[in-house]
Amino acid sequence: MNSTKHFSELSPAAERIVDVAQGLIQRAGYNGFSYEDIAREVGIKKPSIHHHFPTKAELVAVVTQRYMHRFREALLRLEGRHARAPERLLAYADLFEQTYGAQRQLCLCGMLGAEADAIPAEVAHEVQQFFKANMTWLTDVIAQGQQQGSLRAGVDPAAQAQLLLCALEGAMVVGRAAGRVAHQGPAALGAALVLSLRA
Amino acid sequence: MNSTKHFSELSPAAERIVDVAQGLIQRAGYNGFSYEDIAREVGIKKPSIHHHFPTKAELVAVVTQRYMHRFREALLRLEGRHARAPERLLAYADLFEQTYGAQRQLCLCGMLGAEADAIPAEVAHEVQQFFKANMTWLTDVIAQGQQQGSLRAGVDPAAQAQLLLCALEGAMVVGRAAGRVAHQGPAALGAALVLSLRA
DNA sequence: GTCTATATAAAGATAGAC
DNA sequence: GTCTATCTTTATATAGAC
Repeated sequence: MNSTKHFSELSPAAERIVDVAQGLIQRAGYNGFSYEDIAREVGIKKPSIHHHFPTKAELVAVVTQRYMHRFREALLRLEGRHARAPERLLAYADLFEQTYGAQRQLCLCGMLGAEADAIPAEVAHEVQQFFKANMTWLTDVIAQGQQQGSLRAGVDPAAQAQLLLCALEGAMVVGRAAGRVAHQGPAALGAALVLSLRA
Repeated sequence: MNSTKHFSELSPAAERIVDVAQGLIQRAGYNGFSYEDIAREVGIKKPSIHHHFPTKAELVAVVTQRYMHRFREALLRLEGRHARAPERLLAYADLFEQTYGAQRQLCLCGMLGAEADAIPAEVAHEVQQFFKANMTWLTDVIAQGQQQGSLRAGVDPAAQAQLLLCALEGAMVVGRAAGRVAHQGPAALGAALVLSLRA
């Protein structure tokens, strides 16, 4: 059923295509870029892209799968570096800052989530998994922080997880929409929230 | 310079077109719908739409201007109904809930903000004004609430305004992306935030 | 793996009749 | 104000040579 190729088996050329496609989606959305845009940026012709990824839906599915995989890797690295919940949450917010900071890019899944009604169902499903994974991870970290006493108890971990996730995703959307207007990035916004959660 | 027609001068047919276009943008984004989609939903043909709005950029500019105008009206009504800051903020969050609740639609400007790099500059500028207006209004309400003692002092009003705005915009993006997964709507999320702001 | 050439359909837009 | 017909460009995709 799932005949799309795995991101771990990409040839160098295919990887370049996935790299460029990811950036284009984060800046313009699924319906905001074409194979021609990728071709121009990679320096090859359109049919060469179809050779690696027959359809756009397949290409974007691979982009999304790789994005989620890398995100999970980042969460693991972060857990290795920080033991306590407050630091983990700050490092989590910093992941969004890194994504946004580069070129005011959106989270890939934030962009695709906004477009959910206008993208292939297979892609929308991947996006759903991304947010589910985020909610699970955040809820667990917050719950553990409360048990260990580093975070204030008495607030629903799931509700706080959702608040943090939504605020970070929203910060990227609002930030790029607001243009030059003064704005805190996701990291600063996350830091303020984490501060209010501390014991 | 600004030759786009004003939304107050729309014929009934033009208004229908603007109505339908707004919904399509909120569900699929600027690059996710076409004149053909509008035509189908309104029950007329493509060229009739071009008669009212020669270009897509012009049409969406009018949609956005009307959206912002209605939003300002809603803020005024809300100020007339609620005197204190906490209630005003809750009513503000409820505006987002109403938008989202209908068909899990995004805020028009949230969607266009995400697509900022892939839409006409004139539209992007309107969207920027929307967020600027929101930040100004929220910051003022929060500052007044602190002065009047209904909101806890000591927190930066602008930072709290941004947090609330980002959380509400993000809640719509994440909510629709997460699909059926359990989620609080914007109103519940806003209520939790306002609670933490209370004196 | 990459190319040229080509097919097919859709999108944005215009001309001109009614 | 709405229509049919048409134009132009772009997007997605395929065929087949190198």
